[in-house]
Amino acid sequence: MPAQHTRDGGTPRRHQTAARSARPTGHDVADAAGVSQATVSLVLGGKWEGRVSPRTAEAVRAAARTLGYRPNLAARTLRLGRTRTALLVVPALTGEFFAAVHQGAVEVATSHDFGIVLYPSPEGIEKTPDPFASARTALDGVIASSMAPDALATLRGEGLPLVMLDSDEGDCDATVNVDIADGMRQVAAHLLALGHRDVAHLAADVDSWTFTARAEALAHALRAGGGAVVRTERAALSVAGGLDAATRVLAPGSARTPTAVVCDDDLLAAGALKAARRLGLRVPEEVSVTGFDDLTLATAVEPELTTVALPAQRVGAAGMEALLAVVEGRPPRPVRLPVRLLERGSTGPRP
Amino acid sequence: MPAQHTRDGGTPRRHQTAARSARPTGHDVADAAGVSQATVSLVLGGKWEGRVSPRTAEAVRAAARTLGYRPNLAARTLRLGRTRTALLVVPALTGEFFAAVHQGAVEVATSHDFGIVLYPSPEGIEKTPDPFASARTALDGVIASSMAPDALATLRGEGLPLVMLDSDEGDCDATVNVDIADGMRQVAAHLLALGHRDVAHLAADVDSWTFTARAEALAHALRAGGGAVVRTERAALSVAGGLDAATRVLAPGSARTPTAVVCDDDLLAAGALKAARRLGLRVPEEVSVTGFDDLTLATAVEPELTTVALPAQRVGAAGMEALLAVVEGRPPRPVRLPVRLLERGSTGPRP
DNA sequence: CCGTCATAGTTTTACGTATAACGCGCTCGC
DNA sequence: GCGAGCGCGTTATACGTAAAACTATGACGG
Repeated sequence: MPAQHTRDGGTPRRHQTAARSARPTGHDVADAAGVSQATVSLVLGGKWEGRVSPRTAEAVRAAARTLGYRPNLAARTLRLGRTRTALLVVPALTGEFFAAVHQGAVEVATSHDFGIVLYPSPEGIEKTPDPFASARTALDGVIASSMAPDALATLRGEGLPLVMLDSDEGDCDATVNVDIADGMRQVAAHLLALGHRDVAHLAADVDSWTFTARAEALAHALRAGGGAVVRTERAALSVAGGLDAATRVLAPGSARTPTAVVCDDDLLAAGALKAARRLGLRVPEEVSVTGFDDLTLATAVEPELTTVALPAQRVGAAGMEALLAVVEGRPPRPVRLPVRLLERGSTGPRP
Repeated sequence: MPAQHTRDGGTPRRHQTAARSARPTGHDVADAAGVSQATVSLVLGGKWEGRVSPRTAEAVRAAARTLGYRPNLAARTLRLGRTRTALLVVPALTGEFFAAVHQGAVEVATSHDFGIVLYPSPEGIEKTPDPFASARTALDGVIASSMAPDALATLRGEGLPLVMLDSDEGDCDATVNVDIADGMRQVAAHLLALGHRDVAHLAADVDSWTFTARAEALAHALRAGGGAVVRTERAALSVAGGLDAATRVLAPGSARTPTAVVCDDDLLAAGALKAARRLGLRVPEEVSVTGFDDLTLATAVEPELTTVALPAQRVGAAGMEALLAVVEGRPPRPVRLPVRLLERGSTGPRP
């Protein structure tokens, strides 16, 4: 006999004085229920039917309950190699948009016995290029809205399923898109209907596919309706950035002054509102302003922003569903979610 | 010989056809470097000095590098029983405050080889009373800003180090507080200096210690300076909630109309601004409004909010430092961080 | 020439779980 | 009456890592 186990039926098994109140293991439950650890695993794993009698199964469950047993995740992971855990990569924790995305993903995940851990990356994804270290556990898949090239390469090298949210990245297993283009089309149609022809675009100074798409869709839709983007101004993605850029756009002396300012984001639109007020322009009587994303801020400012609401929660849910499909070997189909224009007080007829 | 290992020096060790591109283990590195797995662990663990020759150590490191070896976290956790991972419990993901708290905590954590995983709980902490399941890994400690009683009991039962942020919870190992009372004192002093005496308080309708503390501190400070809270109105913690409550407070016909409205949060203050405008009251000429927390929103509205800025990032950093102290057995000392009043456009002299 | 000690490793074990492989006592069909 | 099958378990093993215990080789002092 090469090595007798310390654990031989009933005798205390910890070397220490038990002062640390160590968590009970499957062996403890087995001892308490008078069965073997294997049986405990079978019962608690739910695959005991036909292998363990109902009476014994109930005894095991009772023992587990009274001991407050919870399986050791590390051991389970080591054994299975899978964790039923997905990483959700979000560009920053600040945004309300991703808070809703997260919530949607969590709801789908929990209903499929999956877990979600967040990887919020301050200042883009550049700073911490190792999502794995951040996750603190093995992963079964990744859902990401944007990702630095090297981080993406690491992921692909690991062979992890990857779902991209609102991105044009081709090298992934599934995509979930929001119909940004249609949102801008709705904005354009709304402004054209109000008589506007000359529109300025406050473009977020962020190198991301979604903003490129916004610019293109806006220009296209306006032209198709007889209008035009007469000026594009890049702005830092903040209220102050919007204020600066809008001030440049709306300042008198410009050759062809726009009657409407379309912003890539509500933050910029809030800044535009401030700029208009400082320049003595009334909104929406003298100039119309539109936002994007429908943040809390959109109804906090006066007038309230006409903006485009994105189905953030559904984005998260669809992302998680797609990941589940990939993990389970089903073919995920690409998703494109609709958006909705909310007409509020910041837009009106052309002066 | 009871059981010969599958792994006997050089022979392929996977049962599968290696198509899965499994991650290399410490044994693979050992084979590549011509040493044993124990040596690999020693070298990569950094405690090889005096036990392994520099030449061998370098060979091991080189092999690990070329194979792209990264230790299996689950195995390490199982072995060590510790994870160098802390759970940060935040009430919701939406708030900018906790985004900054998180960032501060992460910075301190990473510099001490610790990790942080988030536990964002939608709708208070009630919904998912099991932080452990959410963490998806074993934990070495918890930092929490608020916590449902049963979740807290679970935590304590586990014997996990617990640091509370901005709470009066006594049953924890360390606390980090923000000097909310001083913030309200500064607000009161500011308003008193502007001549205000009759002040309304828009109280957040949230059952949390921090808001109770705000109310008490405000009343106290005002009374000490010859003023008074002539009216307290509870409001849902949102712009709409602030709008409702402020409308009730500012509507004409009240016996003793306040000349200033102090709000528990910038969201409420933004609502108060809207209420004033709808009632035809100019801010700050006819009524002053103050906020709390200095959200992005505070400078997006017009006029910009006079508000109290909290050192969110330092809260997170201090929380993580306290947790490290507890984990390492050092006595953590309680922290109380200062706040700062930002005087902006929403407050002015009493009419 | 032998015991001691340092160097440079290796062998072995344990962590807690899931599961494949293996009993063992009964009951049946024939 | 006896092998086959079934119901109900148990035993043994592997996952990858860290670290305690051990081994082998040489140097050196007395």
